Amino acid sequence: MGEIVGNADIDACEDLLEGLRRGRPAAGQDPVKRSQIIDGARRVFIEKGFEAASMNDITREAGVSKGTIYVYFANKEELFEALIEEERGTIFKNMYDMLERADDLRQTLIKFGKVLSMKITSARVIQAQRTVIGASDRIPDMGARFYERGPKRGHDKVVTFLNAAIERGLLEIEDVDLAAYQFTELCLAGLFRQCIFAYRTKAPTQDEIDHIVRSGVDMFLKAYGTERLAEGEKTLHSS
Amino acid sequence: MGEIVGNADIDACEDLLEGLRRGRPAAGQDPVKRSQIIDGARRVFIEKGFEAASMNDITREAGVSKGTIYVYFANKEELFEALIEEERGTIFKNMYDMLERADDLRQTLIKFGKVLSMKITSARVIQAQRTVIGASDRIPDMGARFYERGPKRGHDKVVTFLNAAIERGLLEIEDVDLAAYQFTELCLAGLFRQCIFAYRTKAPTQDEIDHIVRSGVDMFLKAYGTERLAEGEKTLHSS
Amino acid sequence: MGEIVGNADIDACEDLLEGLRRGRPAAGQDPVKRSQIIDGARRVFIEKGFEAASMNDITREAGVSKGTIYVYFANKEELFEALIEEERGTIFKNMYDMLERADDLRQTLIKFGKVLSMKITSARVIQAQRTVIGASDRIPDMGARFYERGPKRGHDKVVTFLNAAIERGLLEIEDVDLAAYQFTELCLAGLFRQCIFAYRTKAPTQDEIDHIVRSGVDMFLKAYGTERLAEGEKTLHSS
Amino acid sequence: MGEIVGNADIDACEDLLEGLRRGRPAAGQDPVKRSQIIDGARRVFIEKGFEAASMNDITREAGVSKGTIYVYFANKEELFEALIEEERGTIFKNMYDMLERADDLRQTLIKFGKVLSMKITSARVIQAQRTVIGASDRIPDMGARFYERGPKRGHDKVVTFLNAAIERGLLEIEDVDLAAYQFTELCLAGLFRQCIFAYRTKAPTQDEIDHIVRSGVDMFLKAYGTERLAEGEKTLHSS
DNA sequence: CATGAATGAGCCTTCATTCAT
DNA sequence: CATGAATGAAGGCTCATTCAT
Repeated sequence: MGEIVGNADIDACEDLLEGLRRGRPAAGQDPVKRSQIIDGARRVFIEKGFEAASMNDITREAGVSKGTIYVYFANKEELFEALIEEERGTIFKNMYDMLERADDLRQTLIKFGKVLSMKITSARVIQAQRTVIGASDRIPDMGARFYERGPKRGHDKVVTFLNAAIERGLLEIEDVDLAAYQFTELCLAGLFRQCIFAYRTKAPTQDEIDHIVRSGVDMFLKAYGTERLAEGEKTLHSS
Repeated sequence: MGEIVGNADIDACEDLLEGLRRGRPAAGQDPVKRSQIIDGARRVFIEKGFEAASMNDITREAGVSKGTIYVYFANKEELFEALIEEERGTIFKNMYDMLERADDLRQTLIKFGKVLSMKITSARVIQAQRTVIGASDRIPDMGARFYERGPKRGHDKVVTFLNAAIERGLLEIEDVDLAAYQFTELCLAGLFRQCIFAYRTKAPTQDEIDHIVRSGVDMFLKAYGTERLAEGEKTLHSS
Repeated sequence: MGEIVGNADIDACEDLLEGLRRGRPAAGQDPVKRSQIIDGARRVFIEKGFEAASMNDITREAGVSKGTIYVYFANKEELFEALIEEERGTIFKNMYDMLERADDLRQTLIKFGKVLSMKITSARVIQAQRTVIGASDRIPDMGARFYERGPKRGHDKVVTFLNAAIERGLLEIEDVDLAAYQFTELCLAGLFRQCIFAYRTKAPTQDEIDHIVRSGVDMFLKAYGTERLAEGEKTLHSS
Repeated sequence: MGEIVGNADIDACEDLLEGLRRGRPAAGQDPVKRSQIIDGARRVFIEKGFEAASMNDITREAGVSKGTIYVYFANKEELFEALIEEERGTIFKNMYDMLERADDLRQTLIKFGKVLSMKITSARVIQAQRTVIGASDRIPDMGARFYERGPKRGHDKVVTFLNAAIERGLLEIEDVDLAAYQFTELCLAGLFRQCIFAYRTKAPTQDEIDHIVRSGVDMFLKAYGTERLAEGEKTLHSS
């Protein structure tokens, strides 16, 4: 057959062809199309919930044919899970960055609390959470998986942060795990349930969040702050 | 078969049946039957969620015919709403009683906090809340209505309670509304989200709740308690 | 509740109601509707084969709604199997009656052979057999079941019949089972394969079958007939 | 990526590939590729039947692209027909060779009967026949064409053979056409229908076929053999 | 008035075929 | 000219709702 042609030549040739094929990715491999589908799916799933969303709706919204969706995702559930996974990634991405570099404790807590509160109560994130909760009857573990890889990881980072502050002598906490939950809840005081039940139809304003988070951090530090923290803060203020 | 039986006989027979059900209420008015339907619906909706529950399931579970259900409830959604309304009533019934008679502040807060936390995280109530949240894309305002008539009213009662305590000089709170939310959240620290996302598959234990509520009340009183409260508590303890 | 009413009365009353309910059979129990569905299914399945027949076609042909079909039959396969079962019953019903009362052996064989040959090569039966064969990739055992309860039973009856003739000293056969197959095949000589492959588009004529069966019976008796048979036949003719 | 590669390079590359396939035939004309497709199609069609076989399966099995298949065959049906045509050729090829050179009549019939019976009841051939029968509702005339060019031609050869034997004074047959069918059927006694309905799941054994064919040939010769045949056979045996 | 058999729109999914690359 | 990603009609089946009994 091709024995007269060196392998190197063939390889080179195939590379060439590969290059030329650019723009026709393998089935189920085109990341652009994948995104397109997930974007359509997001709009439909988030608006209608898992069950009420029909693959036809998604087809229409995504602008691809039904067959194509099924090349990229084995079925409705997998499409939904992929969407939720992506969503989870987006939501919690960078959320905990500021806990890495800790200067002033109170300011850090306030800044983090605001970001946390704002993200979690943003219209889109609330919708996503609602959808996950609603689908978890149908897809068991989906909610658990979401929580584990999202909120749980965040919680762990808060624990680590608090431990660092304890080490620095700024906090004195018996049950750090509980304290981390308390902190988070204080930052969300009332907001999460209001939003998730759609009692609030809009995300809270920046001012509301400011007010809530400040009050929450005050409370938290009054409860767990050491004298050294108080001194540090005085210094900080006087400076 | 039936042809040999005269009409008189049939009438007699029907009268008998009628008699057994003495005073048959107008269509869709019999509260017993209504309850029967809602009870069946509850079992099915709570177990399967709104979409997955079929009217046939409910029919079977309730022991009434499909036609009858449709006399009492215009459609699946209305039946679900009625169920949720009832459920809401049951859940929040008596929950705030102990806020009426306030003796020792700390003890009252702890007792109330425990009841609140236990109720809201109980398997059944979590399931109900999940179902409401899941269905709220389908039935707008359903979640809002649920929140408004349930958690919101409870919140208002807490506000009233706190105001009373302020009046008695036991607490000093700038933003009572916020404080009420903070209190509630501290009692639930972490639990609500864990349960609603099915990360926790079982309701928290009595001990867990004890621990969380105590810690939360401590924090709350450390933040908002007045000197008079402290004195009162000392007295209480010394006595 | 009804304790004041004797059980006898209630029973009587229910019987009455039952009588009145005549004409509204339970779901999936109305034999008329069942027949209606099977009749529609027959037309469609037989015309198009199992796969190509769509439930929509059957719906249309049977004049019932899709839902109704699924009340009577769990799925397409079960409907098909029910149809085939019925068809099998119809086909082989009474086919072997004349083997029961055996007078003149040759005449009996000829009469039976004709019936057999005519039935099996009739347009409708051929179609049914084709459909079964075509579906047996999808529904394993279906063909086997059909054969077992149809042709196989017939074969057994032929065996019994031949054994009786042997007992009467009319036949002498080493392998009766094989002889029974031989007899059947001789009666169908060429016809079955021609029909099943639709090489013949019409059923064979009466004359063709006459000719084939006579020739086959001659052959069969020449091979297996005893002297006593020959004598008996001479007598029969001379008389 | 590919932009940096000049057209000249690409052309060179393509020439290379072209060179490797020296003498590329016109579209849909390469017999090697055609065979490749049909081979893949055979495996799939025979295993799954016409409807259940998907063009994707065939694509995979044949190792060619879908587009290519559609260059060689207008659609699924035509591909199937081509396959069956080929299969038919293979099945009946050489089957009738031994009827050409006739020495001892009985031995020839036995040898031929065995080959016939074995071929027609072999798993593969039965599968093929089932597939044809199953598809013949879909593709009219397919079965007829198969029969005409396969079994029918075989039948004609048997007729010719029998006529030769008659000429040689070995047989005395009124209706040679019928006799040919009778002979064939006797060789298959019971087997064909058992196999085609999948009542038998395995091909008959060599011994079974031996037994059946011998018995069939006996019967056939007892019915149609002349005295000269009997003498000839005696001679044969005594020698 | 209760009943539950019947309805049929709509669901998710498959796959023969086309056509841009 | 081969390729295989994309298409979308059509498939089997479910279930909220209706209406004759």
